[in-house]
Amino acid sequence: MATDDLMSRILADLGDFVEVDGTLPVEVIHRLVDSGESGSPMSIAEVAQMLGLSAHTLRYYESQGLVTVGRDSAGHRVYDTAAQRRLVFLTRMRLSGMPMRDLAHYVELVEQGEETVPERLDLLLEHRDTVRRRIRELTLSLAATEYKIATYGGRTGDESPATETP
Amino acid sequence: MATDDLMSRILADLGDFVEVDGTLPVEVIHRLVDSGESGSPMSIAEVAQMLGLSAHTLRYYESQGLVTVGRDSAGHRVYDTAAQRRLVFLTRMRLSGMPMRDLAHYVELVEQGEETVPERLDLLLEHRDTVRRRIRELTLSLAATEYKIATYGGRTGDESPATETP
DNA sequence: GCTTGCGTTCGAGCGCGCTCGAACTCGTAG
DNA sequence: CTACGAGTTCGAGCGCGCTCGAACGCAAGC
Repeated sequence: MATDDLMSRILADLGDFVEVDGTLPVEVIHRLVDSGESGSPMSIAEVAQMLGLSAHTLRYYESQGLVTVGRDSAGHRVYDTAAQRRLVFLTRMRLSGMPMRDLAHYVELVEQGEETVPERLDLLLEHRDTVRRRIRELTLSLAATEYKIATYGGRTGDESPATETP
Repeated sequence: MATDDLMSRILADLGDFVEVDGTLPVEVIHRLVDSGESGSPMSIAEVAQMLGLSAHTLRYYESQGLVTVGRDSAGHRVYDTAAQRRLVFLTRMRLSGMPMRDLAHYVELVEQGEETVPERLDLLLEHRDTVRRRIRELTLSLAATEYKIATYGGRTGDESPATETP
């Protein structure tokens, strides 16, 4: 997935500020949420480069209604600041595992205006819980993997449990 | 995915022992690693029930060479303890995101005998790192999501950044 | 004897998120 | 004028991990 690259880059950018399992300084959170770059209109290639995804994918996102993009006189896409910011947001949500269809729904709500704010908040809260759950799952799986590494073996469960007790 | 159910059940089973972000007591790790149940041969329905996946999926795993299963006189699958243990292992690895093709490789190594132990260990170590990375990613995304919830708005980046500073 | 229920094999289909290729159009540089 | 590179649209294809359905088999209970 191209999005893996993005997170790698974000992690690389932010890595210096983030303790391995520590809490996040406010500055880091700002850099996670705010786009950081942007400023002037960009071509599809520039946006692709910035986000670490392919032009193909950007066109796909547009076709799915996730973002609206203008054209210049030659019919080429022009990503203005709003489009850029939205794509940064979308990309981050994708990274944390939010399905495209939920994002499409969210975007739809945004386009419907301010009265959908509560429903949008609900979506975010639900997503937050999903991410938290997933982190818990992975933490448990990690513990199991580390335990298996420690007591090795490499048994898939075929052999006898062997003499363990770490 | 059916595997989501499994983790739900594991979490439900273990939830009482696990602090939300705390460390894991040894007992919990044992329960994560050891199958807990098993004992006597099982039918496909029983195994499916135990693991929280469908009989279809179990047949699929077998067809992919992830596990070897015997038959009774009627041609029905009989999952012995070894098969059960292996499936528990496989299911857990799948849960933490290890691709089937890596598991297939791992299983192949197991079948090749003890001299592949170092390579198996490498696979596990690599997987551990992948899981750790993923947890880091999700933690950052979670922070971003929580920040967005806190400063709400629900902007996708379209509107002006608004007066924030939490 | 026939139905019911759980099992079998095989191959096709699906949902997701891209990914790619073909055929075409611009605008600029040589 | 022509060649090139970056862009366009459209539709097909892919990799993953299932998921489903059709057609069949066997064994127990009424």
